[in-house]
Formats: sequence, structure tokens, C-alpha cells
Amino acid sequence: MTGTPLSRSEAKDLTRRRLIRAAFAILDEEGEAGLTTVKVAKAAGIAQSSFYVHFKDRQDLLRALGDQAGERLRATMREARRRAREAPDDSERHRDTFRIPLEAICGHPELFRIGLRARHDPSSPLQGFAVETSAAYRAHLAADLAAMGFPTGTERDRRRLEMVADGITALTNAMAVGHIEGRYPDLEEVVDVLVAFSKGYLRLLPPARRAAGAE
Amino acid sequence: MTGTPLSRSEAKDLTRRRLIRAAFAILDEEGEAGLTTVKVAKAAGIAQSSFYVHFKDRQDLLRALGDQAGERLRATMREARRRAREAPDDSERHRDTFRIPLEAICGHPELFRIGLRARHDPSSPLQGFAVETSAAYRAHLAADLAAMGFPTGTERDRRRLEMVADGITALTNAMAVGHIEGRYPDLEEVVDVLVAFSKGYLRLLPPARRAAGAE
DNA sequence: AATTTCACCGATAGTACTATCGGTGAAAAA
DNA sequence: TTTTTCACCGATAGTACTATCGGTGAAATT
Repeated sequence: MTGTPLSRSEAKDLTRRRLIRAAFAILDEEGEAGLTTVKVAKAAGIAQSSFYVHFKDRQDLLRALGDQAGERLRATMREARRRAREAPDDSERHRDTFRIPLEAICGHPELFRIGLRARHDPSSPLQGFAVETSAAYRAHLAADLAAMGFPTGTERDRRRLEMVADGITALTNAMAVGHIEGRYPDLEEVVDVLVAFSKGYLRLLPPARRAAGAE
Repeated sequence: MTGTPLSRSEAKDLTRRRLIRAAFAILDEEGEAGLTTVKVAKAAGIAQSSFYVHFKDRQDLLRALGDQAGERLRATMREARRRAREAPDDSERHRDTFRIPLEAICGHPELFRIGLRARHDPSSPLQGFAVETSAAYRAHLAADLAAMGFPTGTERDRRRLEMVADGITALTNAMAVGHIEGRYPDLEEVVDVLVAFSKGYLRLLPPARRAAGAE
């Protein structure tokens, strides 16, 4: 079947990737409680004991999953920002600021679900990762809003900006969940609603700057 | 110490309540993975085996927790609606539609967290409960919006209404989490932001009705 | 007063998982 | 070719939890 006889290190690496892939699938389907060395090893086609050739222990696997998920997520966010900068005209660019993250989420729904779940689970070794990721995304979005002209003079201004960023994230996530669950099949309708909500917080912009972001 | 010598059934009921109280505490602090018969029984001050005097098995406890959480939640929602109807003037009533659910959530943060967590956890026996609860709340909110005058003629209208309701819930939850975590200490600031977002979706109201909800 | 009920106890069988250990054969190095 | 390395294997010790069982004493019933 395979034309290439794999070298030992290549074979090991392949097995490790199979383990990680299997782990993500189990995590998504059964949750963290279902993620055992027995199941992961079996799904990857090796003996349970061989799991420990690739990972020090169960925690070590979780750490690897967190690292990889974080890496994918950061790459997706970079890509989203890049694409948003390249959007043709202003109104389409505004829609893109919602459409692009939505598409990114829907591209890796399992990763998204895992993060969403770990976010509020104190027993999850991935909670730290999820909390940091959402905090980073929030700060990131707050900076974008500040660049749009939202006031940041007082402590209260900055807090409000963080709340708005937090709100946008929550809205985006909720709509993505609805789309993934099949309740909102049309992404453009979802973007319409997000744009509608955005008209609300854009009113917090000083009047002079408002034209740049809204309408 | 205690003046009353308890009857047998009273004592049993007290023990059952202690078990449920302990279970909620453990669920909140350690997540579902930490909820074992050993820990619950110990925390309630009885032997592990005596757990089965009160519950058929572990599932049965989870079911009882779900029932009780659902009951508390429905009571809170009824109370919130009652208070919202009694609000003095229109602008304050509009703020109340956000403030009251927020206060309800902050009144039982552990219940809220547990629900939030179970919502996306396929391994949780509470997932069904969480999904149904959020769907019920969404439908409920959508009905309120329809009563405000949002169009519901087409399928698309109704879908949009559901998205808006979903969005409002997500915003409220996100703000409540921020408040509970200490990031947004002032609830009035939180309400300000929710009102700002609401100005956005209120634009979807037909112009004639808009004055009733906004400003 | 005699009897029954039952909430609780300690002990334990059964289950599922984690992690370690010595052995094996093929790839890699000598 | 000989030796070494190492990814993988089966077996198994150790751990944590679930659920059952017979026994006990005090409350409830007769």
C-alpha cells in the first residue's frame, strides 16, 4: 500500500499525531471524563502501555492538546486579522470583522467546543489555557476598539471597553454555537444580527469618529 | 444544644438535604469529575455506603440536583418577570430587564456556573437539563421581544428574533461571569453596556413601535 | 413490653483506570 | 556483521470509586 517505508522517528511522530488526533476526537465526543489512556491508545491503534512512550502521563497529553489548540487558535486569529485588513470597502470590512471569526470558529468546531467547556470547569487542566485564551482575545478586541476611537482616558472608559469586547466575543460565540447546532444555518443572517448589535455599542463612540466605524 | 429531638423521617430528610448541599458545593468547586459518593457522603457526615439510603446511585443524585436547580431557576425567572412588570417608569423598566436577571444570576453564582459548564459537556448528565433550560429562556425572551412589536411574520423574522434573544442571553451571561470574577465590580456599569448593545437590536423594531422600547 | 422498621455502619466484591516493568524484534549505528 | 537503540507489547501492581451486604441500635409500631 504505502510506497515509503518510514524511518523510526517518522513512525513515532506519526503515532504521536494519531494519539493527539484521537484525543481531540474523544474530548469532543465524550468530554474530558471520557479521555482515558485506554481509549486514546486503542483509538490510535497501539497498546495502552505504549501511550507512555509518547507522553509522561495523562496530564502531559492534556498539556500537549492545550499547546496545539492554542497554536491553531493564534494562527486562526492572525489569519482573521490579515483578511479583515484586506477587505474591500468599509461596510464590507465591518461585516468581515464578524464574519471572519465566525468562519474561523466553524472551521474547527471541536476545538471551539472544547475551549468553551474547559472555560468554566475547575477540574479541567485545560481551564487555564481557556481562560488565558479568552482574556487574550478580549484584550486584543479591546485594543482594536480603542484604535477605532473609543475613549480610553479613565479607568471607567477602559473597563467599559473591556465589557464591550467581552460582549462581542460572547455574542460571536453564541451565534457560532447556534450555527454549529443547526439553528442558524445561514451565516449571513447571523452576521446581520451581529451588525445590528454592533450599531448599539458604536453609539458609545465620540460623534466625530462614528462615521468611520458605523453605517 | 438543639431543643428539638428529631423524628426519624425528619432526620432522614435533613441528611438528604445535607447531601444535596454538599453535592452542589463540590460540583461548584471541583466540577463533575470531583463529585464522588465518597466525597459527598464524607462532606455530609455519613458513611459512603449510607449514600445509597438516599439515592439509588450516582445518576440519581445528579438527577435530583438537576431537578432542584431547575426549580430554583424557574422560581428566579418568575420573580424576575414579576419585578420587571412592577418597575416604575419606562426607562427604568428597560434597565430592569437587564438588571434583574443579572442580580438573579449573582444571587446563585454556583448554580449558574454549574449550568454554564454542563451546557457544553456531553459527559455530563446535567447537559440535557442545561440545554433545555437555555432553550426555554431563549424562547421566553423571544416571546417578550415579539410582544414588544418585533416582526414575526416570516420564518426568517422568527429566526432573527431567536438570534437576538440568544444574543441577549449570551451578553447577560458574559457580563455576569465578569462581575462574579470581579472584573466588572459595578453592576450599574454592566447595565449601561447591556443597554448600549440593546440600542442596536432595537433598531430592528418597526419605526412606529420603536419609541416604546428605546430611549 | 414485645416486635418491627430502618437509617446508618463497616467490610468488601467488582470495575475502571494509571503507571511501571521486563521482554521482543526491527531499525539504526558501530 | 555485530551491537545498540528503542517503539511497542503483555502482564500486573496500585489506586480510586461504585454498589452491595449483613449487622446494629434506636425510633416507631403493635
